[in-house]
Amino acid sequence: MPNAVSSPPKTVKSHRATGRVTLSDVAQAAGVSPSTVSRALRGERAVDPALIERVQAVSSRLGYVPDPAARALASQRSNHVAILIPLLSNALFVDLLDAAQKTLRAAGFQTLMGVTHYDASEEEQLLREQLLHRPAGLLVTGLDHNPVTRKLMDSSQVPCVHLMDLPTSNSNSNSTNDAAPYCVGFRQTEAGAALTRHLLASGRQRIAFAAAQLDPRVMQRLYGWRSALQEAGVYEPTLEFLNPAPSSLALGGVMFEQIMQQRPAVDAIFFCNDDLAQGALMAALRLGISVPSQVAIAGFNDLTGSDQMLPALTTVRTPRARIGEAAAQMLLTLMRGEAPELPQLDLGFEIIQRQSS
Amino acid sequence: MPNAVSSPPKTVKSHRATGRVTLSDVAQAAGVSPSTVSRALRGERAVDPALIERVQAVSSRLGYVPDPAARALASQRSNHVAILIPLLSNALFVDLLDAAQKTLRAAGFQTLMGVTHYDASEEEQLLREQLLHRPAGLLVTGLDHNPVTRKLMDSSQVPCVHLMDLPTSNSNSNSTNDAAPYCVGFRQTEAGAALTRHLLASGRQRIAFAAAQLDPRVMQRLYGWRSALQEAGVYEPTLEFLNPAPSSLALGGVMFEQIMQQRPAVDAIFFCNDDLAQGALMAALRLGISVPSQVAIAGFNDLTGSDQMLPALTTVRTPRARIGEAAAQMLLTLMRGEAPELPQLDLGFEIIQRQSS
DNA sequence: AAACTTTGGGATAGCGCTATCCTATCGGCA
DNA sequence: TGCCGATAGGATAGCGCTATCCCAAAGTTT
Repeated sequence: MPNAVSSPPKTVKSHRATGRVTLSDVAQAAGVSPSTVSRALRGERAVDPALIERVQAVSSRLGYVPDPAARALASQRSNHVAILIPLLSNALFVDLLDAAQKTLRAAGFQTLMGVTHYDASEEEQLLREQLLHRPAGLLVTGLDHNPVTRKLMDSSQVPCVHLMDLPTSNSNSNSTNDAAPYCVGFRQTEAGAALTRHLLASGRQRIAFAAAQLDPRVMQRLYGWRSALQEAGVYEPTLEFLNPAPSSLALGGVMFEQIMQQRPAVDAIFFCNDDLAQGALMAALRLGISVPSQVAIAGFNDLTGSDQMLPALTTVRTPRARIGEAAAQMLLTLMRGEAPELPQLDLGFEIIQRQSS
Repeated sequence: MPNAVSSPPKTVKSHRATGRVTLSDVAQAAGVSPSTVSRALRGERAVDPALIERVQAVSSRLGYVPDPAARALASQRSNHVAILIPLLSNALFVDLLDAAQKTLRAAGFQTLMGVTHYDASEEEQLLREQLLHRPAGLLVTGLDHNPVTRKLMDSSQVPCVHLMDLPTSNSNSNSTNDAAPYCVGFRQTEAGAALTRHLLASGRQRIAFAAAQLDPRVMQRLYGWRSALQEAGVYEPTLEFLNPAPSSLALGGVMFEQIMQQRPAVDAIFFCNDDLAQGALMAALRLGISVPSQVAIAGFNDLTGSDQMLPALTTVRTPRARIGEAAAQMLLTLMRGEAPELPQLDLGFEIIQRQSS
């Protein structure tokens, strides 16, 4: 029977060895081909509405659930979205992650989180690993990445949205920037300037800027502070206190004490982050330095607890949850192959004046 | 040499259409079969050491990286580990996640996070979704799950480690508990009792217990508080203040104010969580209630900032990062098919006495 | 009416691996 | 010598799906 080989028996098994209900099971039960089931279930191409309904009915009757691995292998695309954030120890990024994750999950995507620790090469490494999984989309923090990372993102063809930051509008639009990146955030520089102007408006003149964890966004706030002071003609370079160490309440206390010792005439301090500012407020209480009468204190981000401080902390409320959600939405749009309304989404910020200024 | 028909031409392509370097490419370049490459690279079965070395050399020369999707499909097992935590808004769980994630990544596993919001049915739903991905392992918070969830975990055959909690040793070991679950944590009840005893030892008699977000672990701390007070003969049921709302600094302030109003004779308050306690300390400052002379305040977990409060907060330091790491390690052991040294790992806790008591 | 496009469905070849079965070789032992 | 188990490698059938090609039928155009 040599020629019998050409017609394989194709035994009809109701279930595979693995016990999983497969697409073919559904196809067979519905009396259509696997292709049709696949198309009906994914809404691909044109399928007769009645057929779609039948397939869906059979599918849910059998309890069919598509296998993500098989799908990823066949389509070269997973249902994962990778999100790269610098730290998990900063509530800012956790809020971002939480919001993005929630939005993506609702749309059927799995979120794979990567923590870069503000390390460009770690970011590159994480990106490499993630790209192996052929993610359907990419969410990355900030616009500053090393060239290799940028090249990886570009050449991977994976839709990508940047978080928290917007390209500087006054950028020297040189030809190196191939395309404007998709991003959702707000203008850090403007926020820094706005808070500084607020302090100026309340009569402060000698306003220090205290920062830790000098990431690009912190530096932009610094530039905003500078320009606002320059506008007002009271810029004083020696009032910049920059510390590369990670941000923390304790460090805020230490920096506050140092500043007050070195520059007792300072009448306001703009901390680049609420945790530093909260630490400063506690230190002020300990040291008996009265806030705001002797020195005003302001923070950034409006983290939890800032409204509970004594005095309550003046700060900039940043829409991080909304950023996470909007970025996820934009990514979903891109992953559908559509173009978002705006490639750059500015969600703004809000000055929250409380008792510390 | 059978009929020529039965031997398909098998065109030799150096690279597939996708451009990816595959295992077969490596096999061909190394002059061995795909099976051998697969085995050599995974350390499966016995392979000649010289061959392993050659395969590895070729593999890295070609820049081969295994495709996780193909691997998952063929082996019915992904390199994902799912971790279920209640919230991302509690630093406790974020620390857990961070540590676990770091450990798992170092071992080549991807962490898939799921946020249950303390909702049993959401947990069940998340678990369902995660199991579709055939995770290699499972990390879940707590030991309390609804029956369906527990059944899903059992029947999935996926190795699972529970976080933060240990089975009560005094449990009525009835036959319903098929097997002792793997878990890494500490004795919440004992920690609650220990902190209470610490307050008693410092001369307090009327010690209130204030809690929010009444999850099982919070309730265990309550039981610990109760038993310590009963031991001392000063248990007073009306000093339990339980609020199901989510925990926050603001709520801590509100609860503190209420307690001091309703029960002015209270001389210590044990808050189930540091954020509540921190809020209470701030409220005390606002209200001019002196801590600890009028009332001692203690928290739980030793979250960031607790040492910066005024007065610094007495609390229980819980080894959450170590729990995350140890749990991940235990899971890695289980995933290798080995048995962990101990199925239950008690990492203990530490009373941190500061100025608030 | 003939030559087309469109529409809705089926057949099937992979996607890149692992698991299973098979084969060849080599000692050890009766 | 011959048998047997152990060892180390090869061959190959899937895993469950999607993408691609193909085809019949119906609608459009000249």
